[in-house]
Amino acid sequence: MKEGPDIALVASLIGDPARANILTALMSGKALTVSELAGEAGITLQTASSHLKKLDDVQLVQQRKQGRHRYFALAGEDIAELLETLMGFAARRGLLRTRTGPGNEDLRKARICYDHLAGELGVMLFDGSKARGYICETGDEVELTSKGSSFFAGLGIDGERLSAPRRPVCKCCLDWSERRMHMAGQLGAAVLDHLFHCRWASREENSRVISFTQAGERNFRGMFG
Amino acid sequence: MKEGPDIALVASLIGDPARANILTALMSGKALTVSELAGEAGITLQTASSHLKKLDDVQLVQQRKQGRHRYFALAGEDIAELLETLMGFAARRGLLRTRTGPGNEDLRKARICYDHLAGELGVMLFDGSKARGYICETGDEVELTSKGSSFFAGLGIDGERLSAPRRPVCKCCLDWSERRMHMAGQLGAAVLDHLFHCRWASREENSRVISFTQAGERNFRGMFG
DNA sequence: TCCATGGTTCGGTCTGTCTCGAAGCATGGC
DNA sequence: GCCATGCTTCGAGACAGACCGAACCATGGA
Repeated sequence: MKEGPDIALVASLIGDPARANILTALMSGKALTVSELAGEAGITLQTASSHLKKLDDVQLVQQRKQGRHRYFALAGEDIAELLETLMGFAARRGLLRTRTGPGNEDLRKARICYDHLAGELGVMLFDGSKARGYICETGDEVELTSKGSSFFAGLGIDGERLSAPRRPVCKCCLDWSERRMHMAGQLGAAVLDHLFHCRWASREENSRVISFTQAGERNFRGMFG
Repeated sequence: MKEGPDIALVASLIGDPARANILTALMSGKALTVSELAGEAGITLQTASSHLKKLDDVQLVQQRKQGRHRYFALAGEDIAELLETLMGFAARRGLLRTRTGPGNEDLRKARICYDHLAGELGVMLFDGSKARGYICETGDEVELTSKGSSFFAGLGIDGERLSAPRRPVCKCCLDWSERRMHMAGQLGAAVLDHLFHCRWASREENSRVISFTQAGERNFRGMFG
């Protein structure tokens, strides 16, 4: 009857509270088992299983079987992007599920977005890298400069990992709390790994919050702020 | 229970087929009456009215009363952006509501996106303007250069309209068919108006398709292609 | 004043689907 | 071979909400 893509199908899949919780949990980037996701969403195993089947049918998630467990993760970056867009939209309208509490402040400051850093510090990483000439925007794409290449190599992030597969080195991703671009892509993921590796930051259990150590935040701000 | 914005509410509103049809119809940028929207969605007046009430409650649409009629339009650019993101996501997964037909080809070539041009020719407008130095990307923003200012003034697009209100002169908007940036914002809207005014292009009735005249397309391609 | 038109509100039906208990498979450890 | 664990499938129940008919309100024209 009508032309164009079927947005109702996708939106209705995200529109169920239980499934939205599952997807939000997967925004952490970690692959989780059915039981873990059931716990996150506050539903039983059977219900979670049926939800995941539906999400898998439309390729919102992907699964990997390992022994008795079945691990689920988001299907790709584009679904993470879509979810962030939705979160930004809802946040701008004040549609929060909890009264703005301390947890929310932490989320705004630094959180994981699929596999890279988002929030205030994620935006700072992007802006700082651009201001220092580590990356540059050419057309729609964002590319690593040779200056940036050697800088990040100095941090122990090998250029090989960044160049080989043709996932863009650095994608932009709209941030729901800052409403600004932040650094995604291979480089974004590599930088976050680096932060964990140096113990400048670590993940909060069962949350998307990334908490920096005092020294870690000072160093990070010195580097990009 | 969980932190963060409530995406399930927004997604479930978009997730109903009737409401998705209504929102898609409003992507044309035109303000439509309740009866017209009911026709678009294939539902009765009463049902459409109740849907529109729900959409209004969460500020997905805005309304304007005029005489006996009540006109509805999308609440703003951000919802149009969200819908385009959803369409891109669905299209990439092959979730089309109709078999790919001629109508779909036309949509890919040139269509209206809220109030500006999208599709192949929309991307061309953006790329061409940048290549010719009419606009430049500074940081996240895209700005009109002085060269561009005089060029568009030469087309009869007054700079005043572009500078006065602080809606960004030129925003980027991700295109679902091209998966590229195209020109939105004040400038995008002004250019589309100009195309209509010069009769280089016109709108298909009851569709988002924008059809160019032969001469219009030739001129347009010469100008930006 | 009366009528036609556009829209809202109310009440009731009905379908869809979310949910969980129970049973059934698969895997891995003992 | 047996049992525990993780997950899927099946079936039934319960709730939500989409839908429309009928009645009601508002506006504008005759």
